[in-house]
This record gives sequence, structure tokens and C-alpha cells, in this order.
Amino acid sequence: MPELPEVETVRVGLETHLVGRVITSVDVAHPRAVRRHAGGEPDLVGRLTGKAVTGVRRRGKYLWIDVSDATDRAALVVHLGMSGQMLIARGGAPDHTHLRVRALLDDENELRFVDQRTFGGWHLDDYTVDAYAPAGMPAADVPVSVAHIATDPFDPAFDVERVVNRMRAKHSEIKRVLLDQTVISGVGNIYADEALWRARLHGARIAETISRKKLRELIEAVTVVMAEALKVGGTSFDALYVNVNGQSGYFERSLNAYGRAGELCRRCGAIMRRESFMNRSSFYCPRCQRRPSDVESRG
DNA sequence: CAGAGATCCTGCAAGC
DNA sequence: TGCTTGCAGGATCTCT
Repeated sequence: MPELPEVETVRVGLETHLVGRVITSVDVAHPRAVRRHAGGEPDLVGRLTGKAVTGVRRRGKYLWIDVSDATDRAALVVHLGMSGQMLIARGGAPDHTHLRVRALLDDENELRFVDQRTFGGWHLDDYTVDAYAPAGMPAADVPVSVAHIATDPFDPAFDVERVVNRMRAKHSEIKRVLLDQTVISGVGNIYADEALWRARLHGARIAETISRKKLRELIEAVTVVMAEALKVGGTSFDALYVNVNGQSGYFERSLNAYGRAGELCRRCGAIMRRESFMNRSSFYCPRCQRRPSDVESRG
């Protein structure tokens, strides 16, 4: 599933292929892919057509393509959801099975949005002032629909102490807090489990009961885990096909927690467990990552 | 208002 | 063999 490292890999690829290009036409193959665009499909197509790409940016798992013409500028906001892919294909190449949106470019290539499970989509948005811009730095702009998303650990404006403060204010399980994109962005189920394992924290621990020091360790773990994934994700990048969906080394990545139920903890040798949580799976080591009740009983 | 849980969606895999 | 059921999960909506 695309989390920050996968989305960043896509962003870099899109930047290479799209900046300077003009979108000559847009075709929506599945209306659900543009459901978040307020003005509806015709508005999206009309406003996007003829615009040039000036940049590709990202915050957390949100990606946006800056587009403009002589009189109008906007952000084409892209969320990959669970299975979204942004592909650059030769014009006229056979359609992909789950093609949702196609944008023709002025270099005879096509930008394609392919998404099996249709949780992702495109919408065109205006900009607003970035509330996360640090004082003294020029106030960057962000798409209105991304303004509520917190910075991610790779953002120059990322502020560890601010995140620790927000976590400490939460009477909620720490894994839920890690997945809350308004606290820290970019983390999904897989890297949440990896970071919790690395920081030796059980996901059910209540955030406000965890020490500031431990929360800093957790944020550091998130950063390291995602940085390592990004390193791998960036290597097998095909020149023509911008592939998101994990194929770029995703499964070759060595995971220490996610998917390892029944296997031995690589740190202590205990048998890893799987639990259901928030309608999804959580993987952890019962010895390294003590359940809240165990922690409390020890004082 | 904050937190918890349901919901959307499709393809694959497991089980009867 | 063929059907049903469960599972995967990011973001948003609804309910408490």
C-alpha cells in the first residue's frame, strides 16, 4: 500500500516526466476517481485542459501537481488510496485494466491514473496559506484540501516537539495516533507497525501515558523506517513507467513486524503475534512490545 | 469536541 | 469443482 516512501518515489518520477509539459486533453474513464472534485467531472476536465505543469509536490501521502496557464493556477491533488498508480505511458499504448483517468501530454506521452480498488482519485483545488510554514520562512502555499494534513518527517517544517505535544494530548492508543494524518503524516499501517516494533512500543499504549523521551524515539523510528524504505523504493524506477504500487522493491524490503505473525522476532526470538485493530492487522512482538496492562502492572 | 467504529471497493485466497 | 466468506486498508462519515 502506498505510504510516504512510495508516494515520494512517484513524486520524483512525475517531476522528471511532467514539469514543463502541457496537458492537451483529459478523459475520465471512471467517475468515482474524480468524486472529490467539487465542480464535477466537466469542470475538472475543462480547467485542467491546456494547463502547463510547473511542479510536483507532496505532503504525507498527498501528492499534487502544480498547473497553470496565463490566467489561472491550481493544484491537481492526487491521492493514491490503497492501489492507485500514476503511470507515464506512450500515447496509444494499450489501456490498463483499471484505468480511471487519462491526461494527454504535449510530448505524445500520457499520464494515466490506474486504481483497482478506487479509494484514490484526482481533484483540482485552489491554494491556501500553509499553516505549518515556520516563522521567518516564506509562507508556502498548499492546496485547500491538504491544509489539514500535518507535516511529515521529511518536510523542512517538521517540528518534533510539536508532534510530541500533540501526541501527549491524545487519550487514545498510540497506533491510532500514528495513523492520524493531522498529527504526523505519511504513516500507514505497515510503517506504523514497523516503527512501533523498532521503538519497542505496543500499539495499544495510551499516547498521553508515554514519556516524551519515548515519543521522540518513536518519531525517530518512523523517520528511519520510512527513510530506509525510500532508499529501496527509489532504485527500481523505470524510465517510462512511474510505478507506485509497491512493485518498486516494496516486497523485497525486509520488514521486521508487518506480516510476520508466527515468525521469530528478529531482536529477541519470541514468536510474533497478529491482532485485529481498527479493522486492520497489527503485528508485534509480545516480549519487546509489552501490552499496556503489563506496563502498568510494573508501575 | 474528541474518540471509536463503520464504510467504501475489488481481487484474491481460503474453506466448506 | 464452485460457491461463499474473509481479508487487505486510507480517509471520511456517523455515532456516542
